[in-house]
Amino acid sequence: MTAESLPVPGDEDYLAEMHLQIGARLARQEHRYTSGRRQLIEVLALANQPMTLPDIVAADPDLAQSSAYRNLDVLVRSGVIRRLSAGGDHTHFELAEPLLGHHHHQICIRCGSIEDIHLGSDVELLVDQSLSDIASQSGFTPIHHSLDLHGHCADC
Amino acid sequence: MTAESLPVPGDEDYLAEMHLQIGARLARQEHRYTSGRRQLIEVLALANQPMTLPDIVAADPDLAQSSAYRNLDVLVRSGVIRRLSAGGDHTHFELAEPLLGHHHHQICIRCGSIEDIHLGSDVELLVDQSLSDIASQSGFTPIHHSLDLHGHCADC
DNA sequence: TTGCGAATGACACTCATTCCCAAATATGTT
DNA sequence: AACATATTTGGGAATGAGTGTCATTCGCAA
Repeated sequence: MTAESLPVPGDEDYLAEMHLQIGARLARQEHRYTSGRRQLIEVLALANQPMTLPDIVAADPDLAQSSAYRNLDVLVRSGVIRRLSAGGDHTHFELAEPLLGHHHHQICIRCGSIEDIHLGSDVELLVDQSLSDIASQSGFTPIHHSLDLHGHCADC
Repeated sequence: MTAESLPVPGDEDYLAEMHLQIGARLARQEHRYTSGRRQLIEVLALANQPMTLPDIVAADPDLAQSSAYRNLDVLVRSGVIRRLSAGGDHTHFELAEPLLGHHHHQICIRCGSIEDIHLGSDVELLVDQSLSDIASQSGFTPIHHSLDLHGHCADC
């Protein structure tokens, strides 16, 4: 990998690098980075939006539903994947922030689709500070925040 | 009601006033403000945090589960109640923002409890503007946003 | 008070997700 | 290379939150 190449999702080097990171992380927790798990990661890395289980299985029909659910759970607990509850019938999954960077979501109330959005760092900083202040007042220990914009997407 | 009295949740005048508003709103949609619906509203108004269906039925055992779910749904569709997907086993419900004011949520990852939090209006304004800008770039029509702070509550 | 559409509640049902377990596969050891 | 051991797999059964059904009851308007 060239020293200065930007890691672009979908790029082969990026995927290879990511697989290494994830494999190492799983190994640390006595989990194996099996082909099924690798396939899950690739599907999520290639789509660049959160996916439901039906989405995932449709994208790679080799994946068995029960194994996919089980592995998604393993990967979530290992901090590799993030689980989103957007309110539709199905839970959405996406790569975790260490892999994808901090971002938020734009959710279409009508069709349920979710898009990633990025706030300016000034806004992000202010929000973070503000939340920390509020949390400390009630003895709450903040871990992360999520900001969802609900509305209608261009297609709906 | 005294002209300058602050509407405090739990206050009797506040409840009476709220019931009037809600009754009117339901009537406009050809729905009746029955005692079951009124009981739901009172339970939610008295607790000052979002509740799950088991919470609600525990707080008022006269409520039948199927009717409670059905009425919660009617009230959500009438804009009186808001449905929250926090990720636990059960959906949470709370009075809608026109009644409760704009606010956000502090969610304990361990016990699943949810508390309301309020951001400063400066932060709120900046976030709102920022989200509008982002939405317009993709032809998205924003309706509302929600900001969740995830972490561990003081008890956990 | 009567008539009629809306609401009720007990229970059946759906379906997303989890559980189960025998077979398959990976890893470490002689 | 074959073995021992632990993890993973996948098909189908089980779970359970939430929704649908329907005969009965209620609320409202004339």
